[in-house]
Amino acid sequence: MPAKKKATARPAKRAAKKPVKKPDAKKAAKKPVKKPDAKKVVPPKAAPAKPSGGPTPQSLRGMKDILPSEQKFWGFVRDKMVEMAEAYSYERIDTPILEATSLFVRSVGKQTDVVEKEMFSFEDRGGDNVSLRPEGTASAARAYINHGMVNLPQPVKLYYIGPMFRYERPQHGRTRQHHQFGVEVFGDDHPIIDAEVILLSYLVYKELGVKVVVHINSLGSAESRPNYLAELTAYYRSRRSQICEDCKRRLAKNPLRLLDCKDPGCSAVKEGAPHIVDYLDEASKNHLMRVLEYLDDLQVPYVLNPHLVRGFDYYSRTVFELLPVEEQEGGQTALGGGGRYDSLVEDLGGRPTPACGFGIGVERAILFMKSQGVEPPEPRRPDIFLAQLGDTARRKAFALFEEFRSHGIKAAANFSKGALKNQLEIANRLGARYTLILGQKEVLDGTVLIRDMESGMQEIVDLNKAVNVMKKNLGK
RNA sequence: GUGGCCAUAGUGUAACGGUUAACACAGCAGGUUGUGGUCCUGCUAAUACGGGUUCGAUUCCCGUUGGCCACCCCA
Repeated sequence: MPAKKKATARPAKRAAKKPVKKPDAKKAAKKPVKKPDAKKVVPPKAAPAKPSGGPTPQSLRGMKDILPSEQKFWGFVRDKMVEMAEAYSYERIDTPILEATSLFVRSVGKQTDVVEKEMFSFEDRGGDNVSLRPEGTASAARAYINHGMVNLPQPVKLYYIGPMFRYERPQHGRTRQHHQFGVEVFGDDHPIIDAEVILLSYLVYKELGVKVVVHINSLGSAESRPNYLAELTAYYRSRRSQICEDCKRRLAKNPLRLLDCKDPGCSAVKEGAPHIVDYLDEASKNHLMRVLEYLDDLQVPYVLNPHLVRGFDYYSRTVFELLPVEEQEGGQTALGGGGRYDSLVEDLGGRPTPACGFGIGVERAILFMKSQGVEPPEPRRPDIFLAQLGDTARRKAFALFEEFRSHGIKAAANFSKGALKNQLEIANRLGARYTLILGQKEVLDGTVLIRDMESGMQEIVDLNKAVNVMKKNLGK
């Protein structure tokens, strides 16, 4: 269809260019359009060039198609994630993509960037305020409460994988729709839970064939954190003249970020800044130490990073992030992150329930694999290709296809092609090990020609025995 | 949201403001009858969109859209 369109469009272009009097040509073309009656003058040339409704729709900003050529990565990564979660006896949960906006306001936090300016929020037709989920933990906690999972044996271990939405400016590794794999453990505050969750996130990447390091920190309890923040801001405020513009903003908005500044002037100030670990309450400090001990036992590589902060309000105590072992050039480098959120369930109206979890970005995992040169296994190639010549053979081959498939032989075919040459070409491209040729002659004789695509050797086989012969050839 | 860089066939690249926008890969069709990988030939296919400057714009300017980079934030 496009060919036709453009074939007519091109001469039209030329015609418009050659005469040089472009303006006139334009006017001539425009005038009739404005007259309602003149419509019929246009169609011969203009109509085919742009069919009906304007330019071809594009995908929205920050929204990507995942093309067939990418699917081997996606399949591989998804399978590994699911495999690991289930190996550690997590059970799958799928929650709706659309939730009440208030869910995220109450969990992620009203003044976090994600809620404040990155949600796809709108009023639905009934007047309810709803949002495309920006992350997965809030929904999992909501489901835990809604379905009375407190009554299940604790801890309840869940995993999910699906799309998340954030209205941000897209960049490499950052899109408006991305996918996350995550796990959540509800109902257990033992530090070994934190360790298991961290281990699992680490193992996913290990299974994917890339090296990551865990950055870990403790934010303390909801009670102890304000003390530290007060100390930190007081410290920085007294040295306000020495820090960069960005840090002045951070001081007001997100003080913990101050400790992340790369500005040389600020680094000096940073040296003397109070350390969060010194302000942790005893219980949180103890909790962190025990998590670290478990990680040592498990030989999970980690660095204690007192500057680590997370952007969601529900975190308390343990927070962690997964980063590439070697420094990466540009782009977004956090490969996953999570932590403990002991008060979230209660904040959402459930019974007090400690919890811990993480999220891993599927796109970032894939990007990271690619940057490290890790290739997923090639998808299974067809065992056989069914080639046919003539309509009788075509129909027979069509039926045969299903017979092979039902016997566990992966078949491929392109029944709409006529020439044998074409079909062999396709068989070759698909990497089929054998091509079965069914022509007029074979149909009459009740046979089929089996061609070994590697050696080029061919043998004629009774059609009834074809399945068994192929099973033997393929070692099935 | 702020600032910056960029935008040519499906992909990767070319084209002093001036004839028909070039090349490679991919795709499609051929190189007689029923045989793939190599080779040869041909074909399809692009200046993101909208304005402006100019005799003339892929090229210069503005806007829009999109991508990328930094900030911010995060997966």
